[in-house]
Amino acid sequence: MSRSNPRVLSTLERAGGFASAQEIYRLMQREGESIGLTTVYRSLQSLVNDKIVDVLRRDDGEAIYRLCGDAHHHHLVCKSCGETVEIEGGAIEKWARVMAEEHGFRDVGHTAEIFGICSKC
Amino acid sequence: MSRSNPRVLSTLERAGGFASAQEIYRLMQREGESIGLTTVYRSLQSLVNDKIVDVLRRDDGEAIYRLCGDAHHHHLVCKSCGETVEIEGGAIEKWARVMAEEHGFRDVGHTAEIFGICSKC
DNA sequence: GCACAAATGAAAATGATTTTCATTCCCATA
DNA sequence: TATGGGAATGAAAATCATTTTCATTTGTGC
Repeated sequence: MSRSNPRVLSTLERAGGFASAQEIYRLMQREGESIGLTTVYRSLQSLVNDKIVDVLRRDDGEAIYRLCGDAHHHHLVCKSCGETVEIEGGAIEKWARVMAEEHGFRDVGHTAEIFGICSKC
Repeated sequence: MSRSNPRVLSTLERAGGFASAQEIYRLMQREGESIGLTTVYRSLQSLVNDKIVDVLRRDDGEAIYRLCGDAHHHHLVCKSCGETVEIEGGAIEKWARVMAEEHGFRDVGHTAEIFGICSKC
């Protein structure tokens, strides 16, 4: 297992905290940083494991990485412009817990996202 | 532009109204239907254009197609053995609707899955 | 039968992501 | 200061879903 290359995180921050692996790679190249695409992917994966960044998916399936606050939250994403709002998921937490218990599951986690068209689009 | 091959739609229905292009293709092959992967993709695209099916994304980015108006449900998945239980998500539906409204989003959909360890594992 | 448009599918192209593997770097210890 | 091993790196190849290309087949109206 490898640790994250700090330049990757700093580039993601500079990119507005929202970019794909390929974009981060291209950005670093353009800025004259010497790094391999492999290292970018590895660093991002490691940041995801450490819960320092979030992964979402563009409509075309490309993964986008984003810095996130440490509190557990969910996302409301605009399918058109990509605007993202972090939202509370209290109801979800309870739902997940109840459903898991009802079916005898333990060590449960969950994912939940809402997507639609924001008011500006 | 091409029209949808009816066997693709019927296979998607038989698959529980929820499958990826590759899965539909493999399913048709296994059932002895003669069809090309290209036609499967083209048919699904056409069904999406006609709003007969929905596209979502798996966590790994693979596109999954779902019959619109199909009874909507969620999954409880065992991380260890893969067993999957279909569950009701009434609470989620309401949560999604409320959150979307609160932030001025429209045409909203959502994804939600719970994963954990089942009682057998 | 004939021409022409639509449908089909094999194979190649594309693009993101992952894997492989040899090399380089770091660092603790002899 | 050597040296040995583990971690980090990146080029190149492999993988996998999806799209494109293009030649062939099929269907339909005339």
